[in-house]
Amino acid sequence: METRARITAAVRELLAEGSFHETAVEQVAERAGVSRATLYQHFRSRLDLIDAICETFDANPVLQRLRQTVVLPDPDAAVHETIGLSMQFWAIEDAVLAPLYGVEAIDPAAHDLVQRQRADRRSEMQRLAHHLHAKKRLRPGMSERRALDLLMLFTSYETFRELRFSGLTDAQLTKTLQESARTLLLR
Amino acid sequence: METRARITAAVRELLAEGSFHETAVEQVAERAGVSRATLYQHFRSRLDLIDAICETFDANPVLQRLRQTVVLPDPDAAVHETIGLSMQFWAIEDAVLAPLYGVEAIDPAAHDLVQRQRADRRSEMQRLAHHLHAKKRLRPGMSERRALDLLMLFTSYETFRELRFSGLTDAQLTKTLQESARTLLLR
DNA sequence: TAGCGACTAGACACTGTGTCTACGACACTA
DNA sequence: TAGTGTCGTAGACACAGTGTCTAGTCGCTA
Repeated sequence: METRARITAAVRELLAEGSFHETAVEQVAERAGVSRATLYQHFRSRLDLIDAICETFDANPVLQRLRQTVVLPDPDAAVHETIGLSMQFWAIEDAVLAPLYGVEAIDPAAHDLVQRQRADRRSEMQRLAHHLHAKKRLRPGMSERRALDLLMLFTSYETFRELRFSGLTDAQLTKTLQESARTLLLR
Repeated sequence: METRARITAAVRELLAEGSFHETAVEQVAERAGVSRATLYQHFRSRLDLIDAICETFDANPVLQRLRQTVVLPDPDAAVHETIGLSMQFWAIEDAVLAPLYGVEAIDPAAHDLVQRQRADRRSEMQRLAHHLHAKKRLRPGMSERRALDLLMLFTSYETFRELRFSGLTDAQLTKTLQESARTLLLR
């Protein structure tokens, strides 16, 4: 395995264990089986390690599928699937995302990640809201704009976490959100 | 003004400016107009500064009102007011809460705050959900448990932030949540 | 005026970051 | 087999920040 890959793997492990932020670069290198000097040859700084992890999310296939789901001909299915896939993505990456979202305020790399993910999601939800509007499937009184706001809410990582904290399984929380979105948004 | 109060005021300022976490204890003391040694006589550590801030939230009068609102005889009004007051509280303390919630993963004091606020809120929402159930005002098919989950979602700080990010004013986002909760929860 | 409490100045040990230099191991090639 | 470049290592370094400690200052009060 490539040295660089061994290092990022170590970082992912530590993030998933929730201990990355108490861990010195020294220990990260140790876990990766390289010297600290080597680590600094591959990454400019501690923050750069986080940057590298953030870049890996875009490649997730679930995100690719989401892009196609949003414009499903059946709006009902589009909403259902969009929420389902969103929650699936959060569930898969939860262990790594939790510590990253949890340092948003002080880690520029994490902050960038959060902003970028939100912006990407927003443009997808914008497409979905517009789609629902164009097909006249929005509930009476529900504007395209409000539909967008609620879709953002129902597909956010924070919502996923909130419901998980409440003790719901991934299947349960997905169902709760799908049914709520259906009731609120669709005619 | 008391020395201790001057220090906590400085911390609040820095949190509100979003710069507390890049600021050395030295600068905090400087802003408070005291020496670093004095600061360490009042607070055991940097974390202790955050602890002190966290303790101030409980005293917020909006939270006191919330406790009474939950059991309003008119369930419709109870839901409406509960969401309104929750959003009011988040709006008032947003500047200070944002950096605290944003370091949940690495700051034990912030983590404690978040957990405690969630637990408190949960017990209030539990009372509200039970109240709605007992008065038979829950929408058909809406269990008390799911009502609780949705109330937790609709009153969370993260939800407040999500909708604010979407560009909604406090009044708009409150209205959106109140109407959504009404539609979803009440018969 | 002696004592007390609150604040200060400054030194200290310690930990962690990021940089740098010199060195070794290895493969590839002339 | 000697030469060359690449990749990793060891260890020293300057620097910044935390938390502790000691000695000392100042004003107030008995």
